[in-house]
Amino acid sequence: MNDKRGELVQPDSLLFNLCLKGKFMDELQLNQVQEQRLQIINDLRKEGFDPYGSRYDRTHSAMEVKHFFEVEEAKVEEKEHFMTSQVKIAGRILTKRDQGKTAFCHIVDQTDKIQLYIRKDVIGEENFSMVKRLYAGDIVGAEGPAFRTRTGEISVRVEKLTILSKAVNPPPEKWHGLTDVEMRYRQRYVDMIANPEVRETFIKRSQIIQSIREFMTSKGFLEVETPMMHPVAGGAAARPFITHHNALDMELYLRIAPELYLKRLLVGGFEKVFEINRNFRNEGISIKHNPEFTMMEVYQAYGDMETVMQLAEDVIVHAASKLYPDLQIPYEEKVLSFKGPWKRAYMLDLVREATGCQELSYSCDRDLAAIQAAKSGVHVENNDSSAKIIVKIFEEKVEATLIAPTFVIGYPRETSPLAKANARDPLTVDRFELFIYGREIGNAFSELNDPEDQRQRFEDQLRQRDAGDDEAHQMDSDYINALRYGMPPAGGLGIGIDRVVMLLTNSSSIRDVILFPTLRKKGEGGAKEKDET
RNA sequence: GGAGCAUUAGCUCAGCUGGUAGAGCAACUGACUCUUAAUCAGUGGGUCACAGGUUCAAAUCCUGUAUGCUCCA
Repeated sequence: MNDKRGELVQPDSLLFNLCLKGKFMDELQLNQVQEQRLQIINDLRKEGFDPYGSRYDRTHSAMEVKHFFEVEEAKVEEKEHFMTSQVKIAGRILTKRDQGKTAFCHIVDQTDKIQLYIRKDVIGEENFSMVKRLYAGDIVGAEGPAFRTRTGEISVRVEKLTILSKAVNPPPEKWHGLTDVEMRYRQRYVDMIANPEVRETFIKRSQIIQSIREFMTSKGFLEVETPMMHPVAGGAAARPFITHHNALDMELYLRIAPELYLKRLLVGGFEKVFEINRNFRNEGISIKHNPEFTMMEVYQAYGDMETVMQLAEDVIVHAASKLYPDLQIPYEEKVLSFKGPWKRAYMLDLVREATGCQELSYSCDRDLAAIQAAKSGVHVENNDSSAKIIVKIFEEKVEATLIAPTFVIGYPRETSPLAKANARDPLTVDRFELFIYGREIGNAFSELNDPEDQRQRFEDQLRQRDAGDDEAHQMDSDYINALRYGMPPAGGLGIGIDRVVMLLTNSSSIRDVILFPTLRKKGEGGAKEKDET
């Protein structure tokens, strides 16, 4: 739509008037400032200036100009009126200070901001008249030597100025920036212009993912990509999004986890694989949930839960140390220490401690568990087993208290249908979840590789599905078939990348680490009826 | 799914117990050849989220809707 904008908004064009009656006009209706700016754009065009320039080959970034100047300045004796050779830079105008026959403005590029000093006697009358009609938000290219102003600021003395893009929309207010959260998420591009720290966060996000990827690769893991569209949504307890393939006329599910495909690769002979990509879960939105989120899953053949527990700690510490070498991570009002070795705790011990009831176990009397749940104010369903009740008490009463990095182990078999049973205690599985700041960051287990056991687990899940649990796993018969060819024993691990990024960027909402978080469609409102009259 | 809070100029926000809609920044006009939140003088800019209701009178009170935020399930 952008390329049409120029046409649509001509204030007196036929198209504009037609669109006035159209239903999109609400959003494209111009305010006074926008109309004035369009007028200026038209005027400049008539005067021979191109308001939307093309390719501009810069010699330096803003940061490089400052470096360049300092290096060159150091070489000369007489620093008073020193100027470098020509530099060519480009960026968005941040602020502008007109002052009669001169003007100062700051432009910003991805690296830094830098001041331009523009004189009428240098660029000529016509160009200076154009400069007077530049404003914050416009993108320009500037050419000239770098120098120091009287106040010592490294600036560019502009000899040639090129308009690269005239803004129609004014940028947000310069002191307070953009604070309207809705607009920040919906129009992230404005948020990024107004709030530089937003760009910082996403640069860090990229660096974190980069360092995780490097770490995994350096340990001999192969990065792979498995399907996002699954005929059977498996690998996690969650409700999927459903889509439809027209040519094949079949339902497909956006994946809730890559797990079952990655383990098929172990069957096929890859021994260390990982995937970093999006999963989709059809669930509510909160400060720590976005319907699409990024997860890393890792599988290591011939390993087990212990193997990937060490890996989980190592990879997160590795990523954290790039930003916080001392591993002291400031988050909200606390400072989290990521120094290892991280704590381990049995789920049952934690729940016993929280309830004060030592008799609780996964095989204890259901009534006992239900009473403890009621005492803790935890709601349970009639058909919940004691194991499931204990998990619920854990989730509601214990999770939030696990602030320092903690591996929780000893999960009941019933809620972990893809994990291998513990050799000594067959009621539990070899699984851990990693909690930091009360949030689940990772989930891992010794992978179940017995096809018959797996088939029975799926059948158990189907029974839970029939009983109304729409998050229970579906049967994936091809996966069983794969296991029947023999899958090596393996450790598998999933890490919630968005949540790690939240911790390492001190972001309190997952929406602050996802560029375009999922939001509701904006309503049409009731303005339409008025148009008809 | 439930509850609370929010929605006023392009942006950030005032607007008390109902009585003609306000400020700062941004914009426009003018002055100014080292400013940096430039300054000085002047000007324009509003469907008070939307739809109903109460009232002589609603940004303000009531109901519903939309969107967002927070908390809970």
